[in-house]
Amino acid sequence: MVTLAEVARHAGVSASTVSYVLSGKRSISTTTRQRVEESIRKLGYHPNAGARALASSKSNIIALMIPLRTDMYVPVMMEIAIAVAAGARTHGYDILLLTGEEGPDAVRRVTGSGLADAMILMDVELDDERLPLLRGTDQPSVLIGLPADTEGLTCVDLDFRATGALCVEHLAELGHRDIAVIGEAAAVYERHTGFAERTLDGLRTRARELGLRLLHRPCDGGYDAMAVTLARVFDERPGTTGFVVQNEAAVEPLLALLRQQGRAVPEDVSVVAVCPDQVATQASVRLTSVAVPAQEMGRRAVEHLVAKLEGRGSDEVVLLAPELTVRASSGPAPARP
Amino acid sequence: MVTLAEVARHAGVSASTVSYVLSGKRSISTTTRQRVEESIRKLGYHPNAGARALASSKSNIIALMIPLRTDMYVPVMMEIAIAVAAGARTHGYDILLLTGEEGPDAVRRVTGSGLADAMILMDVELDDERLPLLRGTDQPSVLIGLPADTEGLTCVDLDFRATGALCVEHLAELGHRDIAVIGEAAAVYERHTGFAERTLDGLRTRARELGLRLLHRPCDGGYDAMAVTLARVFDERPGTTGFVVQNEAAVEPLLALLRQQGRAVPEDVSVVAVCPDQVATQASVRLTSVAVPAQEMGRRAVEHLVAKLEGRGSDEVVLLAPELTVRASSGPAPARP
DNA sequence: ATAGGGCGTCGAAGCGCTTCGACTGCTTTC
DNA sequence: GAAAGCAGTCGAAGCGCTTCGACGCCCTAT
Repeated sequence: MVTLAEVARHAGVSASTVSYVLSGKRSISTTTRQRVEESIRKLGYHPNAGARALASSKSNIIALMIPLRTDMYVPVMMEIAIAVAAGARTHGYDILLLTGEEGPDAVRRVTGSGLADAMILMDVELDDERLPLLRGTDQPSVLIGLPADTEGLTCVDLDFRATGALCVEHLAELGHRDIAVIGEAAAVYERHTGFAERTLDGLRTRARELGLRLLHRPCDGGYDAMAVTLARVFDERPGTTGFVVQNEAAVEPLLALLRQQGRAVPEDVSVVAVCPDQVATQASVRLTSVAVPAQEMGRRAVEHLVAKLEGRGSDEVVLLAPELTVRASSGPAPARP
Repeated sequence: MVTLAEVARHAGVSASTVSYVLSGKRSISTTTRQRVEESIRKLGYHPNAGARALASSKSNIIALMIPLRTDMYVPVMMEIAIAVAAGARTHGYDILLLTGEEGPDAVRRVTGSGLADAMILMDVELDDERLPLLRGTDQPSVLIGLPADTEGLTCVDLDFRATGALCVEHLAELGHRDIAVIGEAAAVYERHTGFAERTLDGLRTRARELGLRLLHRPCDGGYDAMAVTLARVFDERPGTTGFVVQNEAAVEPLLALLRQQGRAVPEDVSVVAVCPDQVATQASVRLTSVAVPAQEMGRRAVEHLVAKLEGRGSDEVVLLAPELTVRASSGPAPARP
């Protein structure tokens, strides 16, 4: 293991000079710098992370807390995580992966031990028990998701309320009056995950404003669950012609079941999904959808966090504006009898 | 930030005593231990990770290198990652998330800087450029996947060759003679990802032994790609009655297209999938499948790595035996005309 | 000429922890 | 009854780096 001291000896300078070459915190003559850089390359030197962390009280690590649950659409999480990791690297940070399992203890452990300089939390609940801890520390953090009280916090999220509104508007414009919402699994609502409730709120509010009828049903995803849910929907509201789906695991089952029942999409029934673009374009019908911009969210979270770490930036709630892309699954409502 | 020295003062002992209480590396009297533990709790002490790493040359961190590509089934990766993270925690390790993007440089960086004590590599290619680096260091590592040359490496993977054989055997027993294999995206084969090629090898070898005809076609996944692929298959081998699918993104499209073409599953055509159980049970037809035991693989990888870190355990290739679960998508081949 | 000020470099003091050797009282052992 | 061993504790020496103050040098402004 090559140390800074060895590099210094090899280059014929003092250790501090090497350190300043590395950090750029003091000016170094061109000749010296080149000599040092040469030595570093020749010896294959890598600064020791622990020593660095100890001396500078900075680890250059960002902790990412990712939910462990599997009742939520995993690819989105994965995409965010990868975007976060890639983004962090461009700023010289590495990612420490924490699973939600440990809960608040993980926050304590990480902030207490100086393992990480900052954290990003995913899958934040409306009244998340990790939040008081975050407020009580001076370690920067960014949430992906939106809790009920954002005081003193920085959050990045899709504007799900606007997303809900947008879906309703689109269907309303096409003349649909009776809309069914196929939501996430019931458990998601039960633990008060913000995005699900906010979408619903946006849907309901706009539906009321536009005078539409709205029926919301959570759904576990998969064919069997979807079949049951769909039967109930048509039972209760036979005139339903518009669907909003916010549950990737229910998208394909829904399309298949509609087909099976002889309801054509989009001629008889329109479907708008809230899902990543990839899902929308790979489905059996190219879906009109509002994209969940996972990459963008990950990227933005890192940017804000780095800004905070560098002393720039402040607490802020960033809501990304939803964009609805019209594809083949939505069209004018059928003429009513 | 509470330090070890403060705890020592508070408890009226020396710093080294506190350290030994924490590590258990020397015997401590019960009364002293309790006093120290009390102080630790009262002061809310957390050992500083950097200092620890520096003094002990151990970071208690395992690096996990995860592919960045999105042309492979992501949930499996995610599931492995989460299993690894959870498993690592039970042994006192944290996970550092590296994306494949950096390639071999990441390996150099991590081993050189002492950021992590060990690594787990996912998505290993047959002739992976990271392997020489791993062999050239004394840092323990485990691969999830199987390269061409496993000399000096520890690998954990599903036995994909046996998996392929198993699928063929199942279809053969049911009387199918003409089998089509819907594989991963062409890019996966082009970069010589081991699991894809080994599955194919298993399929081909067993098919030859049993005298079956086998047609392999890579497929990008999604409806359009699947439609093209399927058309070609039936064009070339109209008598195909058995399908093996190793591409989760192609499963549902395949089922939908078969249905659309009036081919009933499993009456006219049998389908065997290689995919996580969740996909198999949530598909529109409950699929006969060989499960990809993602969790198990993650868990095993950690176990082996920890064993190595503790001086137990040695280089070894662990191939998990595949298990085929018969569900509703496979049945006797139709009587031939 | 001389004070002032950058610039470039060095030495030394930590950062908070682990770990080795040494020491003190005991208890065992023959 | 002396030698040996052990449990329990302490002090001190680092681990490899950052960073502060100091110093010498040369250039500029007075």
